[in-house]
Amino acid sequence: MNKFFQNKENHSSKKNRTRAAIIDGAIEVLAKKGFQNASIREMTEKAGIANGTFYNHYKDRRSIFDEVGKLIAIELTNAIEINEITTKDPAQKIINATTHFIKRSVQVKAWGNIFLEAYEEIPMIKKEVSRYLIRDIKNGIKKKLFKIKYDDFIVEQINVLILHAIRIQLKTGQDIKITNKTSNSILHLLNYQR
Amino acid sequence: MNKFFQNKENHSSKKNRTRAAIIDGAIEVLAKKGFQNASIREMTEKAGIANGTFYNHYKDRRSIFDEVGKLIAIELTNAIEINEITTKDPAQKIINATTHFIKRSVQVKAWGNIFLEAYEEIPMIKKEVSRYLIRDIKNGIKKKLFKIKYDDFIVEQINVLILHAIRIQLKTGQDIKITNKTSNSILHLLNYQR
DNA sequence: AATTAAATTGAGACTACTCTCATTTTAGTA
DNA sequence: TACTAAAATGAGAGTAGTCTCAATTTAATT
Repeated sequence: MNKFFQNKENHSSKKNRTRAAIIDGAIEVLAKKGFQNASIREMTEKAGIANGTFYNHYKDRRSIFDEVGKLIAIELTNAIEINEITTKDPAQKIINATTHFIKRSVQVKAWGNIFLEAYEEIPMIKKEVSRYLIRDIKNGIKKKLFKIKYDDFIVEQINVLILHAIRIQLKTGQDIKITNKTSNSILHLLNYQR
Repeated sequence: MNKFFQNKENHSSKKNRTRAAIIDGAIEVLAKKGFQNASIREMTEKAGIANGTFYNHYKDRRSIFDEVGKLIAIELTNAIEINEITTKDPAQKIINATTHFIKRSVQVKAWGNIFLEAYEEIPMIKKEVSRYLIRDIKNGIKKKLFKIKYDDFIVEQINVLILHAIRIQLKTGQDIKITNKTSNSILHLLNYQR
Protein backbone atom coordinates (compact mmCIF):
# COMPACT_ATOMS: atom_id res chain seq x y z
CA MET A 1 0.00 0.00 0.00
CA ASN A 2 1.14 3.54 -0.77
CA LYS A 3 1.91 5.29 2.54
CA PHE A 4 2.32 8.77 1.12
CA PHE A 5 0.47 10.62 3.85
CA GLN A 6 1.71 8.35 6.64
CA ASN A 7 5.29 9.07 5.68
CA LYS A 8 4.64 12.77 6.11
CA GLU A 9 3.54 12.17 9.70
CA ASN A 10 6.23 9.71 10.79
CA HIS A 11 7.38 11.91 13.62
CA SER A 12 4.07 13.44 14.51
CA SER A 13 1.72 12.57 17.38
CA LYS A 14 -0.04 9.23 17.58
CA LYS A 15 -3.26 10.97 16.66
CA ASN A 16 -1.78 12.38 13.48
CA ARG A 17 -0.12 9.12 12.55
CA THR A 18 -3.37 7.24 12.90
CA ARG A 19 -5.23 9.84 10.86
CA ALA A 20 -2.62 9.54 8.15
CA ALA A 21 -2.95 5.77 8.17
CA ILE A 22 -6.70 6.10 7.75
CA ILE A 23 -6.17 8.55 4.90
CA ASP A 24 -3.80 6.23 3.06
CA GLY A 25 -6.16 3.31 3.58
CA ALA A 26 -9.13 5.36 2.47
CA ILE A 27 -7.35 6.47 -0.70
CA GLU A 28 -6.73 2.88 -1.67
CA VAL A 29 -10.33 1.83 -1.09
CA LEU A 30 -11.96 4.96 -2.53
CA ALA A 31 -9.89 4.67 -5.68
CA LYS A 32 -10.74 0.99 -6.14
CA LYS A 33 -14.40 0.98 -5.13
CA GLY A 34 -15.64 4.54 -5.54
CA PHE A 35 -17.29 6.60 -2.81
CA GLN A 36 -20.50 4.61 -2.46
CA ASN A 37 -18.83 1.21 -2.24
CA ALA A 38 -15.87 2.18 -0.13
CA SER A 39 -16.57 0.61 3.25
CA ILE A 40 -15.08 1.96 6.44
CA ARG A 41 -14.35 -1.65 7.41
CA GLU A 42 -12.04 -2.05 4.44
CA MET A 43 -10.37 1.31 5.01
CA THR A 44 -9.47 0.42 8.58
CA GLU A 45 -8.28 -3.02 7.52
CA LYS A 46 -5.91 -1.44 4.99
CA ALA A 47 -4.82 1.08 7.61
CA GLY A 48 -4.10 -1.72 10.07
CA ILE A 49 -6.33 -0.35 12.81
CA ALA A 50 -9.56 -1.39 14.48
CA ASN A 51 -12.86 -0.53 12.93
CA GLY A 52 -13.95 1.60 15.87
CA THR A 53 -10.85 3.75 15.73
CA PHE A 54 -12.09 5.32 12.53
CA TYR A 55 -14.86 7.03 14.47
CA ASN A 56 -12.42 8.68 16.84
CA HIS A 57 -11.18 10.64 13.82
CA TYR A 58 -14.01 10.98 11.32
CA LYS A 59 -17.76 11.17 11.55
CA ASP A 60 -18.56 8.99 8.58
CA ARG A 61 -17.56 8.01 5.05
CA ARG A 62 -18.42 11.40 3.67
CA SER A 63 -16.09 13.25 5.99
CA ILE A 64 -13.06 11.10 5.16
CA PHE A 65 -13.93 11.49 1.48
CA ASP A 66 -13.98 15.26 1.85
CA GLU A 67 -10.60 15.27 3.55
CA VAL A 68 -9.01 12.88 1.08
CA GLY A 69 -10.45 14.79 -1.88
CA LYS A 70 -9.03 18.07 -0.66
CA LEU A 71 -5.62 16.60 0.10
CA ILE A 72 -5.43 15.09 -3.36
CA ALA A 73 -6.50 18.32 -5.01
CA ILE A 74 -3.68 20.09 -3.19
CA GLU A 75 -1.12 17.47 -4.20
CA LEU A 76 -2.20 17.60 -7.83
CA THR A 77 -2.09 21.39 -7.86
CA ASN A 78 1.42 21.07 -6.53
CA ALA A 79 2.34 19.42 -9.81
CA ILE A 80 1.43 22.71 -11.45
CA GLU A 81 3.39 24.87 -9.04
CA ILE A 82 6.51 22.76 -9.12
CA ASN A 83 6.64 22.75 -12.90
CA GLU A 84 5.69 26.34 -13.53
CA ILE A 85 7.66 27.87 -16.38
CA THR A 86 9.03 31.36 -16.64
CA THR A 87 7.56 32.35 -20.00
CA LYS A 88 5.20 35.28 -20.09
CA ASP A 89 2.98 33.67 -22.73
CA PRO A 90 -0.28 32.73 -20.97
CA ALA A 91 -1.08 30.12 -23.61
CA GLN A 92 2.22 28.39 -22.94
CA LYS A 93 1.59 28.57 -19.21
CA ILE A 94 -1.83 27.02 -19.55
CA ILE A 95 -0.57 24.20 -21.73
CA ASN A 96 2.29 23.52 -19.39
CA ALA A 97 0.09 23.49 -16.30
CA THR A 98 -2.53 21.32 -17.95
CA THR A 99 0.05 18.84 -19.15
CA HIS A 100 1.63 18.40 -15.74
CA PHE A 101 -1.68 18.24 -13.96
CA ILE A 102 -2.95 15.50 -16.24
CA LYS A 103 0.37 13.67 -16.11
CA ARG A 104 0.39 13.51 -12.33
CA SER A 105 -3.28 12.50 -12.14
CA VAL A 106 -2.65 9.64 -14.50
CA GLN A 107 0.62 8.53 -12.93
CA VAL A 108 -0.78 8.27 -9.43
CA LYS A 109 -3.86 6.37 -10.48
CA ALA A 110 -5.54 6.39 -7.09
CA TRP A 111 -5.33 10.17 -6.98
CA GLY A 112 -6.69 10.50 -10.47
CA ASN A 113 -9.63 8.25 -9.80
CA ILE A 114 -10.58 9.97 -6.59
CA PHE A 115 -10.10 13.38 -8.15
CA LEU A 116 -12.56 12.52 -10.92
CA GLU A 117 -15.20 11.59 -8.39
CA ALA A 118 -14.48 14.42 -5.98
CA TYR A 119 -14.36 17.25 -8.49
CA GLU A 120 -18.12 17.72 -8.73
CA GLU A 121 -18.77 16.72 -5.13
CA ILE A 122 -16.46 19.02 -3.22
CA PRO A 123 -16.71 22.68 -4.26
CA MET A 124 -13.33 23.60 -2.80
CA ILE A 125 -11.62 21.31 -5.29
CA LYS A 126 -12.92 23.20 -8.28
CA LYS A 127 -11.54 26.40 -6.80
CA GLU A 128 -8.20 24.89 -5.86
CA VAL A 129 -7.43 23.47 -9.29
CA SER A 130 -8.73 26.51 -11.19
CA ARG A 131 -6.53 29.12 -9.55
CA TYR A 132 -3.69 29.11 -12.04
CA LEU A 133 -5.99 28.61 -14.98
CA ILE A 134 -8.09 31.65 -14.11
CA ARG A 135 -5.01 33.79 -13.60
CA ASP A 136 -3.55 32.82 -16.97
CA ILE A 137 -6.83 33.20 -18.83
CA LYS A 138 -7.37 36.70 -17.47
CA ASN A 139 -3.82 37.53 -18.36
CA GLY A 140 -4.23 36.22 -21.88
CA ILE A 141 -7.41 38.20 -22.38
CA LYS A 142 -5.69 41.37 -21.21
CA LYS A 143 -2.90 40.74 -23.70
CA LYS A 144 -5.50 40.21 -26.48
CA LEU A 145 -4.24 36.69 -27.07
CA PHE A 146 -7.59 35.15 -26.14
CA LYS A 147 -10.41 36.84 -28.00
CA ILE A 148 -13.14 36.13 -25.50
CA LYS A 149 -14.76 37.83 -22.53
CA TYR A 150 -13.86 36.25 -19.22
CA ASP A 151 -16.51 33.84 -18.04
CA ASP A 152 -16.46 31.32 -15.18
CA PHE A 153 -18.37 28.93 -17.36
CA ILE A 154 -15.51 28.63 -19.82
CA VAL A 155 -13.19 27.76 -16.95
CA GLU A 156 -15.54 24.96 -16.04
CA GLN A 157 -15.65 23.76 -19.62
CA ILE A 158 -11.86 23.64 -19.70
CA ASN A 159 -11.85 21.70 -16.46
CA VAL A 160 -14.33 19.28 -17.92
CA LEU A 161 -12.02 18.65 -20.88
CA ILE A 162 -9.12 18.08 -18.52
CA LEU A 163 -11.17 15.64 -16.45
CA HIS A 164 -12.02 13.81 -19.63
CA ALA A 165 -8.38 13.51 -20.63
CA ILE A 166 -7.62 12.07 -17.21
CA ARG A 167 -10.54 9.64 -17.36
CA ILE A 168 -9.48 8.30 -20.74
CA GLN A 169 -5.87 7.85 -19.74
CA LEU A 170 -6.76 6.15 -16.48
CA LYS A 171 -8.78 3.69 -18.52
CA THR A 172 -6.48 3.07 -21.48
CA GLY A 173 -3.08 4.10 -20.20
CA GLN A 174 -0.94 7.22 -20.31
CA ASP A 175 -1.03 8.81 -23.77
CA ILE A 176 0.54 12.16 -24.47
CA LYS A 177 -1.46 12.48 -27.67
CA ILE A 178 -4.67 12.72 -25.66
CA THR A 179 -3.13 15.41 -23.50
CA ASN A 180 -1.94 17.36 -26.53
CA LYS A 181 -5.32 17.20 -28.19
CA THR A 182 -6.83 18.42 -24.96
CA SER A 183 -4.42 21.35 -24.80
CA ASN A 184 -5.25 22.19 -28.38
CA SER A 185 -8.97 22.16 -27.66
CA ILE A 186 -8.48 24.39 -24.64
CA LEU A 187 -6.81 26.99 -26.83
CA HIS A 188 -9.69 26.70 -29.29
CA LEU A 189 -12.15 27.38 -26.48
CA LEU A 190 -10.14 30.43 -25.50
CA ASN A 191 -10.19 31.60 -29.12
CA TYR A 192 -6.43 31.83 -29.10
CA GLN A 193 -5.00 33.96 -31.92
CA ARG A 194 -1.92 32.13 -33.11
CA MET B 1 -44.93 8.31 -10.68
CA ASN B 2 -44.27 8.79 -14.39
CA LYS B 3 -45.60 5.74 -16.27
CA PHE B 4 -44.06 6.57 -19.65
CA PHE B 5 -42.93 3.07 -20.53
CA GLN B 6 -45.93 1.37 -18.94
CA ASN B 7 -48.28 3.42 -21.09
CA LYS B 8 -46.52 2.11 -24.18
CA GLU B 9 -47.27 -1.48 -23.12
CA ASN B 10 -50.87 -1.04 -22.00
CA HIS B 11 -52.16 -3.63 -24.44
CA SER B 12 -49.16 -5.90 -24.42
CA SER B 13 -48.68 -9.21 -22.60
CA LYS B 14 -48.55 -9.46 -18.82
CA LYS B 15 -44.84 -10.07 -19.09
CA ASN B 16 -44.28 -6.88 -21.03
CA ARG B 17 -46.51 -4.85 -18.75
CA THR B 18 -44.64 -6.01 -15.69
CA ARG B 19 -41.30 -5.28 -17.33
CA ALA B 20 -42.51 -1.80 -18.19
CA ALA B 21 -43.65 -1.27 -14.60
CA ILE B 22 -40.21 -2.29 -13.36
CA ILE B 23 -38.60 0.06 -15.85
CA ASP B 24 -40.71 3.02 -14.76
CA GLY B 25 -40.04 2.23 -11.11
CA ALA B 26 -36.34 1.80 -11.75
CA ILE B 27 -36.13 5.13 -13.56
CA GLU B 28 -37.59 6.90 -10.56
CA VAL B 29 -35.21 5.26 -8.10
CA LEU B 30 -32.10 5.40 -10.30
CA ALA B 31 -32.65 9.11 -10.92
CA LYS B 32 -33.13 9.88 -7.24
CA LYS B 33 -30.49 7.64 -5.69
CA GLY B 34 -27.97 6.91 -8.42
CA PHE B 35 -26.93 3.45 -9.57
CA GLN B 36 -25.15 2.31 -6.42
CA ASN B 37 -27.89 3.35 -4.02
CA ALA B 38 -30.86 2.32 -6.09
CA SER B 39 -32.23 -0.75 -4.33
CA ILE B 40 -34.26 -3.37 -6.11
CA ARG B 41 -36.60 -3.35 -3.11
CA GLU B 42 -37.49 0.29 -3.77
CA MET B 43 -37.85 -0.25 -7.51
CA THR B 44 -40.41 -3.02 -7.03
CA GLU B 45 -42.24 -0.98 -4.41
CA LYS B 46 -42.61 1.89 -6.88
CA ALA B 47 -43.64 -0.56 -9.57
CA GLY B 48 -46.28 -2.05 -7.28
CA ILE B 49 -45.03 -5.60 -7.57
CA ALA B 50 -43.40 -8.10 -5.25
CA ASN B 51 -39.70 -8.05 -4.68
CA GLY B 52 -39.18 -11.53 -6.10
CA THR B 53 -40.89 -10.66 -9.38
CA PHE B 54 -37.97 -8.47 -10.32
CA TYR B 55 -35.78 -11.55 -10.67
CA ASN B 56 -38.13 -13.15 -13.18
CA HIS B 57 -37.23 -10.30 -15.53
CA TYR B 58 -33.75 -9.08 -14.68
CA LYS B 59 -30.64 -10.68 -13.29
CA ASP B 60 -29.59 -7.86 -11.02
CA ARG B 61 -29.38 -4.10 -10.61
CA ARG B 62 -26.81 -3.77 -13.34
CA SER B 63 -29.01 -5.39 -15.96
CA ILE B 64 -32.02 -3.14 -15.30
CA PHE B 65 -29.65 -0.15 -15.33
CA ASP B 66 -28.34 -1.19 -18.75
CA GLU B 67 -31.84 -1.53 -20.13
CA VAL B 68 -33.05 1.75 -18.66
CA GLY B 69 -29.94 3.58 -19.83
CA LYS B 70 -30.38 2.39 -23.39
CA LEU B 71 -34.09 3.21 -23.47
CA ILE B 72 -33.41 6.71 -22.23
CA ALA B 73 -30.63 7.25 -24.76
CA ILE B 74 -33.06 6.30 -27.49
CA GLU B 75 -35.78 8.63 -26.19
CA LEU B 76 -33.34 11.52 -25.93
CA THR B 77 -32.01 10.91 -29.41
CA ASN B 78 -35.61 11.04 -30.57
CA ALA B 79 -35.65 14.67 -29.47
CA ILE B 80 -32.97 15.24 -32.11
CA GLU B 81 -34.80 13.37 -34.86
CA ILE B 82 -38.16 14.99 -34.22
CA ASN B 83 -36.71 18.49 -34.32
CA GLU B 84 -34.31 18.05 -37.21
CA ILE B 85 -34.23 21.09 -39.45
CA THR B 86 -33.97 21.23 -43.21
CA THR B 87 -31.00 23.59 -43.54
CA LYS B 88 -27.89 22.24 -45.23
CA ASP B 89 -25.58 24.11 -42.89
CA PRO B 90 -23.94 21.47 -40.69
CA ALA B 91 -23.16 24.06 -38.03
CA GLN B 92 -26.83 24.97 -37.78
CA LYS B 93 -27.77 21.32 -37.64
CA ILE B 94 -25.35 20.64 -34.83
CA ILE B 95 -26.54 23.61 -32.81
CA ASN B 96 -30.15 22.64 -33.33
CA ALA B 97 -29.60 19.03 -32.34
CA THR B 98 -27.53 19.97 -29.32
CA THR B 99 -30.11 22.46 -28.14
CA HIS B 100 -32.98 20.01 -28.34
CA PHE B 101 -31.01 17.20 -26.81
CA ILE B 102 -30.05 19.31 -23.82
CA LYS B 103 -33.54 20.75 -23.51
CA ARG B 104 -35.17 17.33 -23.33
CA SER B 105 -32.57 15.99 -20.89
CA VAL B 106 -33.20 18.90 -18.58
CA GLN B 107 -36.98 18.87 -18.90
CA VAL B 108 -37.35 15.20 -18.04
CA LYS B 109 -35.06 15.37 -15.05
CA ALA B 110 -35.06 11.66 -14.32
CA TRP B 111 -33.86 10.95 -17.85
CA GLY B 112 -31.18 13.59 -17.64
CA ASN B 113 -29.85 12.30 -14.35
CA ILE B 114 -29.71 8.71 -15.47
CA PHE B 115 -28.21 9.69 -18.81
CA LEU B 116 -25.35 11.48 -17.04
CA GLU B 117 -24.53 8.37 -15.07
CA ALA B 118 -25.04 5.90 -17.90
CA TYR B 119 -23.07 7.73 -20.57
CA GLU B 120 -19.67 6.48 -19.44
CA GLU B 121 -20.96 3.15 -18.21
CA ILE B 122 -22.81 1.83 -21.23
CA PRO B 123 -20.82 2.02 -24.48
CA MET B 124 -23.91 1.76 -26.70
CA ILE B 125 -25.15 5.07 -25.35
CA LYS B 126 -22.14 6.98 -26.58
CA LYS B 127 -22.72 5.55 -30.04
CA GLU B 128 -26.44 6.20 -30.03
CA VAL B 129 -26.22 9.87 -29.11
CA SER B 130 -23.22 10.57 -31.36
CA ARG B 131 -24.75 9.42 -34.64
CA TYR B 132 -26.11 12.74 -35.84
CA LEU B 133 -23.17 14.65 -34.49
CA ILE B 134 -20.65 12.52 -36.37
CA ARG B 135 -22.63 12.82 -39.59
CA ASP B 136 -22.82 16.61 -39.36
CA ILE B 137 -19.19 17.02 -38.37
CA LYS B 138 -17.99 14.96 -41.33
CA ASN B 139 -20.29 16.92 -43.56
CA GLY B 140 -18.98 20.22 -42.25
CA ILE B 141 -15.40 19.14 -42.74
CA LYS B 142 -16.13 18.14 -46.32
CA LYS B 143 -17.67 21.56 -46.93
CA LYS B 144 -14.56 23.21 -45.44
CA LEU B 145 -16.67 24.84 -42.75
CA PHE B 146 -14.83 23.06 -39.95
CA LYS B 147 -11.08 23.39 -40.36
CA ILE B 148 -10.10 20.24 -38.55
CA LYS B 149 -9.36 16.62 -39.36
CA TYR B 150 -12.07 14.20 -38.27
CA ASP B 151 -11.23 12.61 -34.95
CA ASP B 152 -13.38 10.47 -32.64
CA PHE B 153 -11.78 12.20 -29.70
CA ILE B 154 -13.27 15.56 -30.65
CA VAL B 155 -16.69 13.94 -30.77
CA GLU B 156 -16.14 12.75 -27.22
CA GLN B 157 -15.03 16.21 -26.16
CA ILE B 158 -18.18 17.71 -27.61
CA ASN B 159 -20.25 15.11 -25.79
CA VAL B 160 -18.48 15.96 -22.58
CA LEU B 161 -19.42 19.62 -23.01
CA ILE B 162 -23.03 18.65 -23.65
CA LEU B 163 -23.07 16.46 -20.55
CA HIS B 164 -21.72 19.37 -18.58
CA ALA B 165 -24.47 21.68 -19.83
CA ILE B 166 -27.04 19.11 -18.78
CA ARG B 167 -25.45 18.61 -15.36
CA ILE B 168 -25.43 22.33 -14.64
CA GLN B 169 -29.03 22.83 -15.70
CA LEU B 170 -30.24 19.83 -13.73
CA LYS B 171 -28.61 21.40 -10.70
CA THR B 172 -29.54 25.04 -11.14
CA GLY B 173 -32.55 24.96 -13.46
CA GLN B 174 -33.11 25.26 -17.18
CA ASP B 175 -31.03 28.10 -18.64
CA ILE B 176 -30.80 28.72 -22.35
CA LYS B 177 -27.69 30.86 -21.86
CA ILE B 178 -25.78 27.77 -20.71
CA THR B 179 -26.95 25.89 -23.77
CA ASN B 180 -25.97 28.74 -26.07
CA LYS B 181 -22.54 29.03 -24.56
CA THR B 182 -22.14 25.31 -25.00
CA SER B 183 -23.13 25.51 -28.67
CA ASN B 184 -20.66 28.32 -29.15
CA SER B 185 -17.88 26.29 -27.57
CA ILE B 186 -18.69 23.31 -29.75
CA LEU B 187 -18.22 25.46 -32.86
CA HIS B 188 -14.92 26.68 -31.44
CA LEU B 189 -13.77 23.09 -31.00
CA LEU B 190 -14.72 22.38 -34.59
CA ASN B 191 -12.75 25.43 -35.68
CA TYR B 192 -15.82 26.76 -37.43
CA GLN B 193 -15.05 29.49 -40.00
CA ARG B 194 -17.81 32.07 -39.63
C1' DA C 1 -64.98 -25.74 -17.61
C1' DA C 2 -60.76 -28.07 -17.04
C1' DT C 3 -56.04 -28.12 -17.81
C1' DT C 4 -51.62 -26.46 -18.29
C1' DA C 5 -48.21 -23.07 -18.62
C1' DA C 6 -46.59 -18.67 -17.19
C1' DA C 7 -46.03 -15.32 -13.91
C1' DT C 8 -46.22 -13.56 -9.26
C1' DT C 9 -45.66 -13.76 -4.40
C1' DG C 10 -43.30 -12.86 0.03
C1' DA C 11 -41.06 -15.25 3.80
C1' DG C 12 -36.64 -15.91 5.13
C1' DA C 13 -31.68 -17.36 4.78
C1' DC C 14 -27.63 -14.71 3.82
C1' DT C 15 -24.47 -11.04 3.50
C1' DA C 16 -22.39 -6.88 4.63
C1' DC C 17 -22.17 -3.22 6.32
C1' DT C 18 -22.48 1.27 10.21
C1' DC C 19 -21.85 3.06 14.52
C1' DT C 20 -21.62 2.72 19.79
C1' DC C 21 -19.48 1.99 24.03
C1' DA C 22 -17.46 -0.44 28.02
C1' DT C 23 -12.96 -1.95 28.33
C1' DT C 24 -8.07 -2.07 27.46
C1' DT C 25 -3.82 -0.22 25.85
C1' DT C 26 -0.56 3.32 24.98
C1' DA C 27 1.83 7.81 25.22
C1' DG C 28 3.31 11.52 27.47
C1' DT C 29 4.29 13.71 31.85
C1' DA C 30 5.42 14.63 36.68
C1' DT D 1 8.28 4.67 38.02
C1' DA D 2 3.63 5.87 38.67
C1' DC D 3 -0.07 8.35 37.01
C1' DT D 4 -3.43 10.12 33.90
C1' DA D 5 -5.24 11.60 29.74
C1' DA D 6 -5.67 10.21 25.13
C1' DA D 7 -6.30 6.79 21.91
C1' DA D 8 -7.46 2.27 20.30
C1' DT D 9 -10.14 -1.89 20.56
C1' DG D 10 -13.65 -5.16 18.89
C1' DA D 11 -17.95 -7.36 20.23
C1' DG D 12 -22.42 -6.73 19.05
C1' DA D 13 -26.91 -4.31 18.30
C1' DG D 14 -29.13 -2.37 14.59
C1' DT D 15 -30.03 -1.59 9.61
C1' DA D 16 -30.70 -2.62 4.90
C1' DG D 17 -30.24 -4.81 1.49
C1' DT D 18 -29.83 -9.39 -2.26
C1' DC D 19 -31.55 -13.40 -4.08
C1' DT D 20 -34.01 -18.06 -3.77
C1' DC D 21 -37.80 -21.00 -3.85
C1' DA D 22 -42.02 -23.52 -2.59
C1' DA D 23 -46.54 -22.07 -2.81
C1' DT D 24 -50.06 -19.48 -5.03
C1' DT D 25 -52.38 -16.85 -8.50
C1' DT D 26 -53.32 -15.61 -13.15
C1' DA D 27 -53.52 -16.16 -18.16
C1' DA D 28 -53.96 -18.84 -22.12
C1' DT D 29 -55.42 -22.99 -24.44
C1' DT D 30 -58.13 -27.03 -25.44
